[in-house]
Amino acid sequence: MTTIFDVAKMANVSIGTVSRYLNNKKLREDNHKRVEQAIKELNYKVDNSARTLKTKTSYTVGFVACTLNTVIVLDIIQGLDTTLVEYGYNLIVASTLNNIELERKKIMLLEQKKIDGLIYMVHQQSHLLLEDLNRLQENGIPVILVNCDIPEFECDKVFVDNINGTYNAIEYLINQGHRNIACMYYHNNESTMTERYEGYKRALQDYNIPLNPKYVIEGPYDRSGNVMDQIEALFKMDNRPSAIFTSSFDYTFMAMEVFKTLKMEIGKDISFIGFDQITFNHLLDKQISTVKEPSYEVGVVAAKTLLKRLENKNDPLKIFRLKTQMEITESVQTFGSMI
Amino acid sequence: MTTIFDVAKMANVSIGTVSRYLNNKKLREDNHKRVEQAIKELNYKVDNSARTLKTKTSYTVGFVACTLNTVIVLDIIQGLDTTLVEYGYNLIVASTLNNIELERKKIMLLEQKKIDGLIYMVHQQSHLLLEDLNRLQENGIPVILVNCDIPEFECDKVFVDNINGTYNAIEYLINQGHRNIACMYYHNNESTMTERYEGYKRALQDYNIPLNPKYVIEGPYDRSGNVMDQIEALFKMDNRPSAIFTSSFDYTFMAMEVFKTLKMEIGKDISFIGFDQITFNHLLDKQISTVKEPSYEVGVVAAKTLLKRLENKNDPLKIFRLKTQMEITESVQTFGSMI
DNA sequence: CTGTTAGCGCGTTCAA
DNA sequence: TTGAACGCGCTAACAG
Repeated sequence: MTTIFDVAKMANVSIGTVSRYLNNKKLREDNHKRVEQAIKELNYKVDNSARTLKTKTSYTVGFVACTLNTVIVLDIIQGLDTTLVEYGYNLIVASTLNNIELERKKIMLLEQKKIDGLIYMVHQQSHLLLEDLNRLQENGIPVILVNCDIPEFECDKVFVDNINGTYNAIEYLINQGHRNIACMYYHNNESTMTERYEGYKRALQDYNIPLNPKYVIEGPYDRSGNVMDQIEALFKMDNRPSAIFTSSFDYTFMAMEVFKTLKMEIGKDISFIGFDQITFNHLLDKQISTVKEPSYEVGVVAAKTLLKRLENKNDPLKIFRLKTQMEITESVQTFGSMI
Repeated sequence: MTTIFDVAKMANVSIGTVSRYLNNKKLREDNHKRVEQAIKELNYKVDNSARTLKTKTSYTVGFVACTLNTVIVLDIIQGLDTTLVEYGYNLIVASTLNNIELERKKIMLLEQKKIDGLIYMVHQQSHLLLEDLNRLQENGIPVILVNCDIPEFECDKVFVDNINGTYNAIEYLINQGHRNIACMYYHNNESTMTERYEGYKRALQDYNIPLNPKYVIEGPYDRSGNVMDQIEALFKMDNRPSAIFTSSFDYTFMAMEVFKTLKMEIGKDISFIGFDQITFNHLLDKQISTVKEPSYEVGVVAAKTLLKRLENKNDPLKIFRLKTQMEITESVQTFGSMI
């Protein structure tokens, strides 16, 4: 293995000079050239562990999420990775599988690795881990919260603007003449869900439409509950809704299945807007209107925010709410426009 | 920061003893207990960079892929991560975006980080990088090739058994009475594609069905070519195929679109089996029969193979071909069974 | 089984 | 600006 020492010998300078070169300090021109040459010739590469041992920074960022296998997480990772590599940082990923034990272990491993920062994205808020997150920050490792809030934890945060994304969707439905608008969401402590529901409520309120509790379907989105039955019951009612908003991909799936069972035609018997993009939308008989999340951008912004934070630990904390994009298809029927 | 020294002091032993404890060596019982206690009390954690500096192993594994945002890659990452963490290893992910420059840079970063091994998954074989991969192995960093082969590169390899997965699908179609079976694939240098095409050829051959070149649609799967037109032309022919095999997810999408345009009903006007699972299959009017890849398992096996390789560098090289699973739905019509 | 000690490769003093 | 020397936290070799 070639070290800074070999480079110094070949360039006829001291190791201090080589070190300075590596850290972009000014050298005398001839020294600069000779060091540069020697490095190239020896194919020398900095030993990160030695550098880390000395400086306590590893140029590594950790990313912790519940699971890794959704398109959203992937896009975020892609955004993180692409941005971080520009600055010479690497990304360690870790999934918790909603298992506290595992999460603890992984966070510990990341600490051992002396990560410079942590991008943290949990769905089910594991309050048990607040102390871990706090310890990290106390030890000078900034945490960036992504996608889902933990209100009692203070750090930089990068979110999707769920409230206004949903608001716009509901508003659109209202403008198309809909008044009976169903909403599906999950009343857990996920900010993602509560924010989307908040958007629904605000839009109705602003247009003086009373919220009909019967039109709100609440329950887990992982098919563990009786949500499918609820949907079916709702749409067998006499005054069933003319439109539905599903606050996540999984609900969109479920609702579509029910409509298929009930032989209800989307865009005719029921207007439909869902949160989250749908990769195969173009294959459906009726494409679903969607509120699209800027997941890749979330990754990019989170990475940049972390890098800034590392540069200046004392900047005021930041919070981003990145805008969604609405894509309307024929899944929404117009009942006579408002205008 | 608490170090091995603090622990030693508190436990009234030497740092050597603490080090031995950390490396699971035998200690005298009372010492063992005191060290254990001190570590807990001080919340001591090993400094990985110091350890790495000394031992040249970082307990970190690199994963390089073209892009990260497909379900297959995600499942693999999940399998890798879950397995590696059990042994105290972390996973650094890096995407190349099919950009050689970027790939070089990322591999260099990984080298600096002193990764213990590399899991490598490229689609477009970048032969330019053979020298990089070789250098890694020469420097004692084993590489595990995953999913896609680079024949001229010698290392442990973990693949999906594409040939027999496809063979079984074609054989099934034949057994249902089909003789005119179309196949879509891409004749690039991806082993994935060529193997699937090989499976198609072998099955036809074994059943004495001549391969009709007109039934083979060849072209890129990213919609950059005229593949859609080719499919449409093929199914407007007089003696059009009664069945089609699509050798990847993307083709399946495209074919479905064309069939929709042509108003051909899947399972009736055309029998259909595709490679790769389809997450939203249950939402389709006619679910597509699929050959499902064991992606998660690929990750698990790759991780285990790497760990074994690290234990014993001189074991003979291994190659795995993990079996696919066929899931037949109503998308295949039976023309009179063979039996 | 334990304590002592010499580095691992680098960054950063300090003196020149 | 540069070179020499020290130490980051840990492992491993050696002597006991």
